[in-house]
Amino acid sequence: MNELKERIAAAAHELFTEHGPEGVSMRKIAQQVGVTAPAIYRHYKDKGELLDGIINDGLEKLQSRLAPALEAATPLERLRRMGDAYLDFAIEQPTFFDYAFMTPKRSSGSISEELQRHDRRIFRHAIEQVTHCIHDGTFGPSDPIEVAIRVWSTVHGLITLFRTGRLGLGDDQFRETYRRTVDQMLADLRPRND
Amino acid sequence: MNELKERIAAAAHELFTEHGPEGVSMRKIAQQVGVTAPAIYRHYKDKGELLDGIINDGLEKLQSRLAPALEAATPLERLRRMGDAYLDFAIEQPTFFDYAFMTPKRSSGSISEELQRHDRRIFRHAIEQVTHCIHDGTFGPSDPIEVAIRVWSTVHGLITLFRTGRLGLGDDQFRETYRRTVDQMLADLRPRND
DNA sequence: GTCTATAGGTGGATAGAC
DNA sequence: GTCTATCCACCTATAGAC
Repeated sequence: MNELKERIAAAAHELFTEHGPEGVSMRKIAQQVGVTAPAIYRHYKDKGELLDGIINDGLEKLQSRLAPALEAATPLERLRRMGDAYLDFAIEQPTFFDYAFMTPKRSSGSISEELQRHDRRIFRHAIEQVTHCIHDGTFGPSDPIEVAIRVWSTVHGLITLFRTGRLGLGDDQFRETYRRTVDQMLADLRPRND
Repeated sequence: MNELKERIAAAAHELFTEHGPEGVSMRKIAQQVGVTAPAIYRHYKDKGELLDGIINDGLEKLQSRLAPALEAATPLERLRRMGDAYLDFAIEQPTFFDYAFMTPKRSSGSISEELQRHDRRIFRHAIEQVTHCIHDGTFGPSDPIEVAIRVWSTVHGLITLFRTGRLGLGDDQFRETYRRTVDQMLADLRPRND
């Protein structure tokens, strides 16, 4: 019925994806849809409502990538797949990744609460899998939280170095580097003999 | 002689530090200095010249932190101190760190060449120290570049997770977590018996 | 439901008086 | 060297005609 509303959302999404949050303006959306700016206000209360929609879509996509990771057989495999999901998301939705996970918190609480909830849940899952890995002897005895932070930092660090262009690699080259680096890190968490 | 020019630079610096790059405008600088906006153009060609000054100052500060790290006795200690310097810089110049190291590269080459040069030099030093660590038996046999990427990712990942508020820690708490995590990672790079 | 017109705000930068 | 006045571009959002 209300196809204009959807076309507005799609245009907003496209502007966000291609030019970042600063690239989204009511005028540009309107121009892309083929109406004037005030017409948008018949369908959306204000700009914030449009941006909220974009954020929700992004979080849903991330969620849909992460969920299957937790179905894997072993805790180590679940951990690995979570990292893969995080990587896939960063490569498929780069602008959203940058905006959601690379934007400083700034004094005024700019980070959305929705996002924060998702974030804590991911971390909680990671700690859980690490705990299992320690108990079943896949990893050596350590503090699960500390190990989870280490795993998360490495994965997140790799991806942000890549996203800021500091590794000088293309998508495919980076995927290989990511794979090798994460596997080696996980291997080094095995119990030691000395 | 030209103290107004310095006061303009100082005001620009302060606005940048407190409100980020978006918070710097000719009008606000002028207001803070106590003149009108056009007066600034007698001292600076345009806004870009002002921002360049801020970037140069920041890179100089980072450089002054990193240089002493390379004077340490062992390659492992040099590596550790480089990480510490990076952390100190992120905590002391948070806005600059965010802008320089957490901003996505975007299609149009927005990352300054100066910055890129510094970056590559840091990475080159890291690879060098890692190579020494492998040769003198501090680390097990591995590809130096890969290990350097791992070390750098962990350090960078920890700091960016902290800077985006996702670890939920204050400066001092984070310093402890950082210390423990990095030390443990370096320890796990020792040669293995199995 | 969309339009025009407009209010009221941000910003960078220049011309010409003083 | 600084001022006022101004131009231009951009933005969000509303009022009221159609």
